[in-house]
Amino acid sequence: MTTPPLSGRKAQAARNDELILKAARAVFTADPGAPIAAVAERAGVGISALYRRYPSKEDLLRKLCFDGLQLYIAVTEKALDDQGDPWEAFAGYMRGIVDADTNSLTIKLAGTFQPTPELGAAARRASELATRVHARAVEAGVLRPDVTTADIALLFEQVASVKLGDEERTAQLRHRYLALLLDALRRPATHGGLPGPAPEDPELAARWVP
Amino acid sequence: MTTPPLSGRKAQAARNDELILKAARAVFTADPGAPIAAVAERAGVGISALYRRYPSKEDLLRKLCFDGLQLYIAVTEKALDDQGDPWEAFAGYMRGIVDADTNSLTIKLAGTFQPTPELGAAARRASELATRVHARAVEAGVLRPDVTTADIALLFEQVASVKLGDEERTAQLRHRYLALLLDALRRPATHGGLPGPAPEDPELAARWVP
DNA sequence: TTGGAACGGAAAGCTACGTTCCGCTATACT
DNA sequence: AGTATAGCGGAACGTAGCTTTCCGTTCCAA
Repeated sequence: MTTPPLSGRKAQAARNDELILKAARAVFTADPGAPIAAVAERAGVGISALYRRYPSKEDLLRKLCFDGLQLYIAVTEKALDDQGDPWEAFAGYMRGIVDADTNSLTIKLAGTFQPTPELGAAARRASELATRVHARAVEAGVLRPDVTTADIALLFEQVASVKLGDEERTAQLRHRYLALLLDALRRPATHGGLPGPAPEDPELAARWVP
Repeated sequence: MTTPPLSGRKAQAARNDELILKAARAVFTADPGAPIAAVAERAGVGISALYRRYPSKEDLLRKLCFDGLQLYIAVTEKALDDQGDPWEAFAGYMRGIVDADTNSLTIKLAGTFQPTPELGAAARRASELATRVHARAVEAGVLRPDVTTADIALLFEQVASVKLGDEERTAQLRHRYLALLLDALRRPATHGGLPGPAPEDPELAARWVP
């Protein structure tokens, strides 16, 4: 199952399906305005391989956006299943969403195309689940009640705006700042430690010379 | 002084200088990739009024970036003068930087052009001053010591990434999330209240249909 | 009255992008 | 073996949008 037969036109096509989606996700997450050619190059395929699958760029974007929402929904559902310590459940949920790295793409792309009804439904479901996770944490008394579900959504976007160095470093820093936020969100107030090393000056300076 | 003579070609030109810079700052802060024509339109002048003053778009961008750094430096110097309560001085500094709204522009534009030596010097001075403000707060024991100066810089950028509704609403929300961060940064741990109303669902939903 | 600084905005010239198209390859099937 | 064809790579095409230039006009100063 993990390795489909290596030969056969069909098999290659199936692998390309995956390759293209992976590449598209990576490329558009890094730069929502990236050209189609960049996706093809990253996937190691020609442009026509893309257009065989998606009638237009907009269709590809919609697919990506939808998949992102599905992932978001899955993570949130998993969090609702967690019956352990309420604070840990909530913190784990937030870490999961940050790792899914779904917010930057979904939101940045949101205004780019006509949302299909299907997509709107997914967005509504995601929002509803997020509300449930949030409400549960507030009711358990572990989350400060003056922060709303919408606040949490914007906080995710802020964390997702961090981009520094490669993908791994970026993820590390996002978790660092998420930890900071969690300290502010937790009730009663407690300061935990921060994961990962702080950014070094050269890392910041590097952004001045591309 | 506040109102220069309303007539005279020279006077109008002087007013246009101001108008153009204001417009450019507003337009590029909202969208760093905006066209020159958008700046001219917003300023209420023709394109040639722009090109009379700046040889190219890049020159205008450099000017904007430099002015932003100057403002940043001014705010930071003022904070260093504040000899009152250490925590309030630090918190006031952070609010001042968020209000100056200098980070989004400076950083987003950073990779766009060749930085002049002059600009590099300003950046270094800004960084040095920020380090001093940070160090002072840590030494006074009001700021958690596991957060570095570079961390603070990235936190500013995260707050600056918030954009929702008009300018006023955006500023309000930024202060809301800054307050949250300050709760996490303060030592000893204390949770204050959050300013401004949380985002409403329609505000978030509006981003799905431009 | 006239020279010229300042201007508005159309047009030029260019770049970069989405999409189409065509020739090629490697399989599946007869 | 022979052939039809799904799938592919990438050049070519058409276009939208951008920066910059250019020219006719306006208005102040002398």
